[in-house]
Amino acid sequence: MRIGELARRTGVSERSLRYYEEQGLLVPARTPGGQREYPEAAVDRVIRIQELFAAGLSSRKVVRLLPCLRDADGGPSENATSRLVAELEDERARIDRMIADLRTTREVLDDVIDTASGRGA
Amino acid sequence: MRIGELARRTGVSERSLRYYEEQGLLVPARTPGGQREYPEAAVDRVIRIQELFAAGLSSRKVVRLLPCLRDADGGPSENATSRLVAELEDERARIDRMIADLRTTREVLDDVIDTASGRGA
DNA sequence: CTTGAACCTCACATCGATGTCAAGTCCTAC
DNA sequence: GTAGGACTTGACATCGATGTGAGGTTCAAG
Repeated sequence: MRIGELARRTGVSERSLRYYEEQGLLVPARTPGGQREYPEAAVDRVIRIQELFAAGLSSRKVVRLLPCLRDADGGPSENATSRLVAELEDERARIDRMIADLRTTREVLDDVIDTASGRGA
Repeated sequence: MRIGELARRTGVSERSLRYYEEQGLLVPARTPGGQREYPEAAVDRVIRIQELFAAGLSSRKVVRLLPCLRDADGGPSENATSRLVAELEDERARIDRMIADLRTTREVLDDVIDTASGRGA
């Protein structure tokens, strides 16, 4: 599929998809005319990339991480280097802290919302 | 306390504390000489602000939210306007999505780490 | 006093993903 | 072939919290 359809199906802008290519995250084939041609599996990959971004990973980390994932299309997965594993363990710890933090904030918001919605403090 | 101590005790840079003041998030008193003088409660407030930032709230939202919180020092809490409540409900939904997303990413990282750490796929 | 650390203001830089605009090319349907 | 939508590259802008550096002031201790 071409970039417009991929953008529509993933909800990610064309701009961002071109950025992914620039960063080596998702490099599509090209038609003879030079237009990007994405395989079906690109949809899942884009969504995964967005998740990783949302989790605070940088594109540089993601580009090293991606080859280690077994995709839905059963691509062969490399083993992460010990260096990468160490970094991912850091990221995991960071994510755990972030989740705890988000839970706290969620409760704070709940309180404020409840208080304001009649059933006061 | 002065800004240096507050920075040390919260792990937040002096630069950021000055920014908080600029944004109206935490406005300290001033000594006759013009230096910032923070009350003890500022420590908790700074930590709360950081949590809210980490949860993706903008300083503009936080500045409207803060007066609605009952602080540890028992400050009187205003009721959120219905407009703010609606926005906070959006934020809460966003946070829920983010938590779900982080859980997914956490699992992905776990897989990669496990796979690379001997006990292969 | 004086010294040096801590503080002040102001301004500009940074980062990373994304928005946006311009000028040109490709592709599909007629 | 031709019109117009979809695509291309390239460059510059944005956002928000934070870093950084200059040049000057305040404070605490000797």
